Amino acid sequence: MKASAGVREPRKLTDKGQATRERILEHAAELIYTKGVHATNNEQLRRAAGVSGSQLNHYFPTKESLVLAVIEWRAERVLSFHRSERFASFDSLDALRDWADFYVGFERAHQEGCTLGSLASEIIKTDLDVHDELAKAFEQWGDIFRDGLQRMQKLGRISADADPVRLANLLLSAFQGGMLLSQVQRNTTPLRDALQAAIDYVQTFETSLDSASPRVQ
Amino acid sequence: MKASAGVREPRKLTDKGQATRERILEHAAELIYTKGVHATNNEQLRRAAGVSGSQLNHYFPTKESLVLAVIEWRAERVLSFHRSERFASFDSLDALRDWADFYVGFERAHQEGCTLGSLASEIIKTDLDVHDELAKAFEQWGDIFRDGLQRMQKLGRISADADPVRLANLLLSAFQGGMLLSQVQRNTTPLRDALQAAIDYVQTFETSLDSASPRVQ
DNA sequence: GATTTTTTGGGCTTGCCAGCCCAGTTCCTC
DNA sequence: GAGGAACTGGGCTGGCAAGCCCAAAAAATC
Repeated sequence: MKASAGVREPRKLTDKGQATRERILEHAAELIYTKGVHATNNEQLRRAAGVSGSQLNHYFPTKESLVLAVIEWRAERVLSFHRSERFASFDSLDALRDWADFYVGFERAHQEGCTLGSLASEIIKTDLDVHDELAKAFEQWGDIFRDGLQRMQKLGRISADADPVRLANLLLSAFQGGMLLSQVQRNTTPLRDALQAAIDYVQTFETSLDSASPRVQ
Repeated sequence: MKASAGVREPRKLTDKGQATRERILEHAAELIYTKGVHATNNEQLRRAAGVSGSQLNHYFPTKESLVLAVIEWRAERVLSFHRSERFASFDSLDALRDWADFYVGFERAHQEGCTLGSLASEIIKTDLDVHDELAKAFEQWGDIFRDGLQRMQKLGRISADADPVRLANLLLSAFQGGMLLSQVQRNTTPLRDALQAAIDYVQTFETSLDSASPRVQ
């Protein structure tokens, strides 16, 4: 895996080409999530996606371009998920707890960890030119939490004493760190504990107006 | 980097052999911390440690045995540091803040991340037989915080409401996650925010007896 | 329909690097 | 001092995998 600038400009693909590219990308993302970047090679990917080596090279001329595309793909999915109706812009503590419960109940959390975070931590020290893309993704992720917290303040649910940026960083850090520890320990206790405690801390800023909403223990 | 069982039993080395082995190990740890496991090869290590390829192979027959030794070496140092007089068994909030300040001020935090955590996250998905060693190290690390929190309870500094295991998991998760985010963002804000918020949460359990101690903002 | 572009296939090439070979030097034990 | 063990040196080998070659087939364009 060498540093390379051989990233072909994205050009207009036919529907068929687009479908092939997408299929390769999805399989790559899955293999990388399961086995890690370094243990994922072209032969495995070729087989999984049902394409030839030339097709792989055609759509992704270098491994770097493939990994970069996987990062973008993963980021887009994570961000979309966090922006979905389900979490209602994270304007309530209940939304945060729903989010936490989702990941604690996510079977693969303590096996492969965070889909984006585990990839980031594998390659952050490599020479791959992926840093900006990763930074952008995580920044946007953090912004989702920050914005949610700001909404909570605006709605009078948590007090103005709370610092949304700081709490957003706590939530995301607890998540990423909890994922790593859960992978290492092979159970979700660290993730569960970290997320619940982080959200409990957010709750300490709850205003008495909003304290009337019961919290499921 | 293949799965391998070729780990030679540790045997008694001469002083000279021990010194050579240690020198190799230290340089390996440094290269791996800086460049990552996968970008660290025998040639670089050979040069850095001033030994021949045969010596490398003599003391560490496979890369797996080398990486495992680096993990042990790193874990031992991290745990010793956390057990040092400096943190007084983490029996006070001030000790926790001192710890946080140390790492926020640690120049390499936002470049290479946590010495042990970054290595763990690089290799957790590989076939290397390192899982148990990593799990043990992180468990002991978490236990240091848990024990400290229990001492705080016993000393009446924080209330019995606090769950030491849970808070320990929060602290360690905030740390690991904060390190990753700081690496990605290339500044220590995420780490600082996460640690301060996590410790502030611990502080919410502070007893009024101990609230007399001023906290530097 | 002819030509061009895009997609696809089969497999080869080359460089990297982990592991190993062969043997010399130093140190330890009897 | 002899023999064996440990340490050390120089460099080779073979397998892996990323990237590339050559060309056929399908689709798009004129």
